[in-house]
Amino acid sequence: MTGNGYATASRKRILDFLKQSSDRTVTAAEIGSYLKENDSEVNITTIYRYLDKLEREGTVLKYVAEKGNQAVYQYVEIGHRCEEHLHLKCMECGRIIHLECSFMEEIAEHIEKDHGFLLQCKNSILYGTCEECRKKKGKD
Amino acid sequence: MTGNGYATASRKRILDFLKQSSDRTVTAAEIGSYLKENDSEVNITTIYRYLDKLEREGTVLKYVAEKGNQAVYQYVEIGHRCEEHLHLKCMECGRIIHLECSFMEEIAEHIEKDHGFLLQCKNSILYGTCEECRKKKGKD
DNA sequence: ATACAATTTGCAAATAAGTTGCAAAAGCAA
DNA sequence: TTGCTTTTGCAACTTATTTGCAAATTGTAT
Repeated sequence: MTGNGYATASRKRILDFLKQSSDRTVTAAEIGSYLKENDSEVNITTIYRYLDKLEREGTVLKYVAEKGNQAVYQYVEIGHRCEEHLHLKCMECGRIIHLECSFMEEIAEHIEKDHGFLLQCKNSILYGTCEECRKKKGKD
Repeated sequence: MTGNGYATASRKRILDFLKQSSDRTVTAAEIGSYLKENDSEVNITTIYRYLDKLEREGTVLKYVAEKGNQAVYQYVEIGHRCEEHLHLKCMECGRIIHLECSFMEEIAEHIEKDHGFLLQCKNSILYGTCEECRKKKGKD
């Protein structure tokens, strides 16, 4: 929104990778190894700094320490109002499902009315197993 | 359930503190400084090791990296089936609210029926602001 | 293009949470 | 008490992330 700094080749590559992985979360280290294997290497410090920037701008969501002890980041599709809905994260494959349905409102409403609690969706994740991964295994 | 090891003074103190803080989450470091200030000091390594044990036994829930980058732990009251309901955590005061109500079933059911996602409540936390903290501030 | 200012980058070093190996200390059972 | 098992504390290690700083890159006005 506000001026977002210099456009550099490194930043473009990082952002491209985030965009093409927008259905899941990635770690800073994953971004680093992807870039090393493909285009050209970008220093991990640079990746962290850019991710911080993107998070402050609202371009990515950051979830602290999950995989091992690494923070994970996810690109937010333009138009997705991720602050307004919860996210389901598959513990098997890492996929993120946006809970963008009318039921979401009911959840928030119930939590406010019955528990006096004002939900903040940002950083709230529900863990579990997605449909495809359940099928792969032996269901339930 | 299974034999749970030797009873030591350190472990008793750690567990006591966890119990008296069961309405919120605490970090290993908090336990450490509490014990140092009060009874007697317990080495931080010992605290970590005992927390791991308690988590494996299901006596405490562990949520990874929140405060700064510290994991937080919470004593599970006997009888609370914390694996079956979600938890609301107040970002202001740290209080944990157990979502033990009939609506919880509706949430899990909706998520399974409409999104094919099998919810795992363990480690899933919803963040927000609790009633009391909302009152303290200027509401909403 | 050129020059200058502001931003970004990479490197090395620092932080900080959590873990591990190991020998000493404590608990337990006979 | 004896002997065996578990627990503890310490020091060293690991690993993700951060920070300082000088060099490189980008944007902009000329």
